[in-house]
Amino acid sequence: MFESMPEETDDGQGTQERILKAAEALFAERGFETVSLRDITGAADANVAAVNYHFGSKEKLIDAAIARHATPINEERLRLLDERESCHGVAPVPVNEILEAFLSPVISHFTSGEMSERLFCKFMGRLMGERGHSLPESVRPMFLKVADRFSGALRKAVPYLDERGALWRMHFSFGVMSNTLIHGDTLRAISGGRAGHPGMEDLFAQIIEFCAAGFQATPGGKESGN
Amino acid sequence: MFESMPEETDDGQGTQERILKAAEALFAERGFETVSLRDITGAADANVAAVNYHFGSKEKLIDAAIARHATPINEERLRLLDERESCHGVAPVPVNEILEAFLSPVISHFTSGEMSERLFCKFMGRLMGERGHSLPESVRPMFLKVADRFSGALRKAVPYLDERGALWRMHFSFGVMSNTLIHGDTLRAISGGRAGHPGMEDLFAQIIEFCAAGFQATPGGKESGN
DNA sequence: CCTCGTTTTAAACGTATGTTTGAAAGCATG
DNA sequence: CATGCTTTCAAACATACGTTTAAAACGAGG
Repeated sequence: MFESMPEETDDGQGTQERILKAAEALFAERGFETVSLRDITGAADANVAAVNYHFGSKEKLIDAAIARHATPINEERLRLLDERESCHGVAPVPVNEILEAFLSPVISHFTSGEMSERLFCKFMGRLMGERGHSLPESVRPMFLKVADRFSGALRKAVPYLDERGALWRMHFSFGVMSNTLIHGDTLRAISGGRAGHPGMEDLFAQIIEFCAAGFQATPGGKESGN
Repeated sequence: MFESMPEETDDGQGTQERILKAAEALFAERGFETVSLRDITGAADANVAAVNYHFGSKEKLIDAAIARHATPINEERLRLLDERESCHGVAPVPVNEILEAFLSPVISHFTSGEMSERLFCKFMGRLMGERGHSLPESVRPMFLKVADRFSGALRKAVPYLDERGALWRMHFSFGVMSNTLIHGDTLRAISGGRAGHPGMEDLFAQIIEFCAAGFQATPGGKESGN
């Protein structure tokens, strides 16, 4: 009567889950387009046809992998922003707290996953780098909502900025985040150790420091320093 | 006696040049890996085999397209930085001038090209986004030299930063630049006009404003604003 | 006109891609 | 055991890729 409970085969989990995890790791490492189904099923000890059986197509596999992580992270982003806003009442939420509400769910949702921290961050970085119509339909509305809510909060936090300025600076901040998530380990490597090996929490703090200062720069005016 | 002067056929230029330009435009639009030789030769009205005849392989075509633009731009970056440094004597060059020396050659070298401004910026953005070992051998030493010279200048400009902090903030700045060059038109589109349609010079000024402020943020301290 | 080096071309090479197929294997239920 | 459904699997599908080949077209010099 119970329809299909195939879980727990020889491995610790069903084929569908194994494929999803292998795909996520490979997507994180090499990007969504460059990974082939045979790479994925090879790493997942599954048959090539299993992808189309369980997911329908490669595109839907990508969608599933994205939605699985993007949805809870975006939900927590909205939750954290709500929390900060209700905490400050009518006063605007400080920029660094807004940025932290956006970035920190990437860390807090890593521990509950199975990917390595490095891969999970790369995965989220690639996601953050994709914009507009390249995102799957299933997560686009939520991304737009997140963008709207955060841009509103940032406008309140920096009222001397016009809407265009705020949108662009938000875009700049997303660039810092996605680029560092994806290529952060490359800098560690090519700097020959001179960049140190900061953990993700350290790195996130530095990103927030940098973006918060950039966001609050006086428009049109020269900087204060020298 | 003169060996080979095939230029000026039915079109305005030789096959080799036509292929190079078509490739550059397609690389800018869709990235280096996603474009096929048949896409390129189709757009260039040339035969598929022409690429391997004139360039040897697809990889060498990519190298040629990159080197053709990266080399003069990196040379002008170094020239501009030299100029600013000799202008300020022993005093450090201000951060915004350093960033401008890095970014402005992308604009000044566009006018002499044949691509549209939008495509040229995307092309350079993709180049700036590639790091480490994914750059062709022919331009890697020059990129490393540019990175070294600019990181040195930035360290002098912000002496209260340690080397790691400076490297990471430089990395952040590159992220802003490459990401905006590649995805700037996407923001214009998905914002429904609310982001305005700033020209590249406007945009570059905003990028420099943002990054200069981020670079000079007080490490570890809270921001002054609000 | 013929020759020789350069360039272009159509066709084929081998390999890889995403997807489909049809049969075999599993597995709970009757 | 037999049934019916889900899941796996090897094999083939059609298409696309980068590259190679060998012949044709071209163009200047003798």
